[in-house]
Parts: sequence; structure tokens; C-alpha cells
Amino acid sequence: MRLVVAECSAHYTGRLSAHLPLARRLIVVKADGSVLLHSDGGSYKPLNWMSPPCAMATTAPDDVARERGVTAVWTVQHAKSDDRLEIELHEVFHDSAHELGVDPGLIKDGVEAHLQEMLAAQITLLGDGHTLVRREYMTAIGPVDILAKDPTGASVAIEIKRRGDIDGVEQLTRYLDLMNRDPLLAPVRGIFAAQEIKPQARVLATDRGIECLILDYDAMKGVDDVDSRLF
Amino acid sequence: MRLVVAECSAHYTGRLSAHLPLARRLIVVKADGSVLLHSDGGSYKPLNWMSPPCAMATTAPDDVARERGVTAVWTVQHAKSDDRLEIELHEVFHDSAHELGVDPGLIKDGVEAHLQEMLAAQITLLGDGHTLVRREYMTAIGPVDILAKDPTGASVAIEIKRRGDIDGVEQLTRYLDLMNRDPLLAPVRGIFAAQEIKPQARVLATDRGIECLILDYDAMKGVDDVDSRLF
DNA sequence: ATTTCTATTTCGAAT
DNA sequence: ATTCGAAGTAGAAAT
Repeated sequence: MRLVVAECSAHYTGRLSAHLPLARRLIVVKADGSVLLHSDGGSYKPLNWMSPPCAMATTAPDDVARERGVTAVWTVQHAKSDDRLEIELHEVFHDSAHELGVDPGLIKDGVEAHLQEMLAAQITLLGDGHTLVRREYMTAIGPVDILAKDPTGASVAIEIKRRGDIDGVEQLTRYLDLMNRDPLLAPVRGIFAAQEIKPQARVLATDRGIECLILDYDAMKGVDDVDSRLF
Repeated sequence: MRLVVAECSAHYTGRLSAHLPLARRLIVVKADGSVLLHSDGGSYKPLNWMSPPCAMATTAPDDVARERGVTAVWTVQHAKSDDRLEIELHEVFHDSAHELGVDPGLIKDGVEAHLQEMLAAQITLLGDGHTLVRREYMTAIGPVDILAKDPTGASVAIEIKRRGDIDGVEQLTRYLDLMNRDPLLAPVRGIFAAQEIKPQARVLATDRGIECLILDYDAMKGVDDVDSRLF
């Protein structure tokens, strides 16, 4: 990994064209050839970048560029597309190289799958008397997150999202349309369950007779932990 | 901006929990307090990070940690949420600070808006005899990208995307449902136009009687440039 | 300020 | 290898 702090400008052409005016920035050249151009603010997204696989060519500036104070030109070309990033370096304030080796990578936990597990284990959150039929109930157009039965024995299809927006309602609607054509299942009621449900999604769901359920991750996790401790 | 290359491990808790095992990495601390943890590969996304606004506290390791080779602990706490990133530093190979100043920012061009402009200007791409009614035709649930008329005088609603996927078809379907209830407009035909259309989206569109149109950005841009040159 | 939508999205899983 | 959905999405535009 090479770290360069320099006054520079940049030009990207590919999916779109973009220009970065002259300013002092951090340039990171990774071991795989990818390049990041970072300013001293914003978030983790660079101002400009080139993803691997790509290769960098360093050339001397032409006379016109040298007049403008350019000391070197880096052309980073993507290997598979015609994406290209051209960086004009002016004054260089820092330049160092470091051997980092391969990274073992990130280990995460706590996402949609976990919500599904916990709701399946705490199915009475739907109301007393509800029972779990199964998770990932398979239909012709894909798996429904949870299939349950309500106290009267009627089927309930549940779609789970971390953030409930309109797409999730559309998805559940397609499942319900299909499942309600199956005489062995029909009538199937729908529940849209998420940690947060956007107003537009709630309106659409309600309009289609789909119930909305807010999932409290921490509360469910608490119950889950208590359950685990009982063993 | 501070650049540190060090052997380190990290722990994030917030929207999820994640752990980063001990390895040599680049740590960037930006002027606004945000922190990025980069490995020597992958894409522009850091392995772990903290977005602004946030604050970093440096503490000495406890005895147990010092036994493990920890030389310092950085705790980065988000100012508005309870997101927290904890970095345990072991051996430090590089540590430097740089004044970068405010960045003028990126200037881009060539996106969906441009596709819409060009298609409006080259409306006969829909077929000879088509005429433009207007761009951003307003309906109760939002603006349709382009409203046109075909050679028979029938209305045509066009939804434009750079990448056409199932959501865009759903969106156009909602517009068509609504517009076809208006006796002054009905019948309204739909065209789904995009630089690329995913197979699933094409199937859904076709099933709903919506025509698919692939937009060739470069070809349209060429025509656009020629048009411009005529002035 | 809040919501919605796009992205040079990136990333991972499933097909 | 593709396709599809989720993201600690981030960032911009519209409300």
C-alpha cells in the first residue's frame, strides 16, 4: 500500500464523466492496484476511485501541463471496462509504502436472518394463539420468510425486513396473490414485519389489507437471551 | 488528516456487531473526526469505519490487554447514535499528520436526467410518428418521466432508468394503473426504457404489456452532439 | 429538516 | 459466472 499526500486534480471517465479540481488530498494505492482519492472529510466514500482489477501507468507531464505545475500524471485503467482515472500530481507532501499482507476479514452478526430466527422463536408476538408452520416456506416465486397459523387455523404469511419500504409490501403482495390461489392454503393473511416501517409502505400495506408489525430487536434479543440461559 | 499504519484489531457495535481480527492495516483519521480502517485490497469501502459526527478518545490498555501486546486503545463514539468503534493498536509502523484544507468537491455529468433529456429530444426512437407531450408529466403519485403520443394519437408513458430492474416496472405499473383511470388519457401504453434491462424485469414488463426499450447512451449522445453543432 | 431516490454503489449469497 | 437482494449503505434531490 502506497500513501501519497499531494496537491492534485483528477478526471474520471467511464459510467459517467467527473472532474476533481486542484486541491490537497490523500491518494491510496492498494496492493491490488486499486486507487482511492480521499479528502479530509465526508464519509468513507472517496471523492474518486478505481476498483480492481486495474493498472496504473505513470507518465511525465507534457509542456503545457508542466507550465501549470504538474509534476507527474497517473493514469489508472480498469482491466475489464473502459473506466479510466487520470490524476495530475502537483506538489507532493508525503509519499510512503507499506507491506500489509492479506486481511483476515470482518466477522459480523445481527441482521435480517437473525430477526427471522427470533420472530420464529417468539411467534406469539403476532398475537396469542399463533403457531409457527415453518420458516422459508417455499412458493413458486420464492420463499416466504415465515408461514404461521392464527388462532382460528387460518394461514398467515410474514415478510420480514430490517427497514420496511414499499418494495417489501410489493413482494409480500406477490406471495399472497400466489398463495391465495392454492385452495389448500387460502385464505392467507399477510403481515409485514420490520424494525421500522416507512409511512408510504404502511399506507400501501394497509390499503391491501396487510397488517404491519414493528419488531423491537433489543426486546426480542432480550427474550432470546433469557431463553438461551434456561438451557 | 492523520495516517497510521499499525497492527490492530477492532470491534464495532451499533446497527450490528462486528469484529476485526488482528492484522496490519491503514487507519485514517479525518479532520472531522471520522475514522476509516482499510486493508490492502478490496474496494473503496473500509473494513470498518465511523462516520461523522463522532469523537475519538485514546486510552491506555489495561494489564490484560497490555499482556496481549496492545499499546493503545482508540474508542470512537458517534455523536448522535450509540454506534461505537473500538480499535486496539499493537505495533505502529507509521504515524503522520497532514493539513489538507476544504475540498472543492466533485463535478459530475451523465446520469438519468441526461438520458431523459436526450430521449425527449429524440422521441422518434420510440418509433416513427411519435411526438413528445412533456417530460416529468405530473400524476397524483408522482411524475412520469416522459409522456408521448404514438402515431395513432394514443398516450404513451415512459419510465427511464439507467439500469432497469423490477422496481422500475412496478413503478411504471402504478403510473399506468392510475393514468388509465383518467378518461382523458386512457388508454395509456407503457414503455420501460433503460441502458440495460435485467431479465426478470423484462419478463415482468412483457407480462404486463409494457414494452422494453434499450437506450444506447453513446449513440444518443452522438446525435445530441450533432444537433448541438447545427446551431 | 425530513423523505425519497440514485449510485462509477459494494458486498454477499444463491442460482 | 450471473443474478438478486441487502447495506452500519452514502449522497443528492425533492418536499
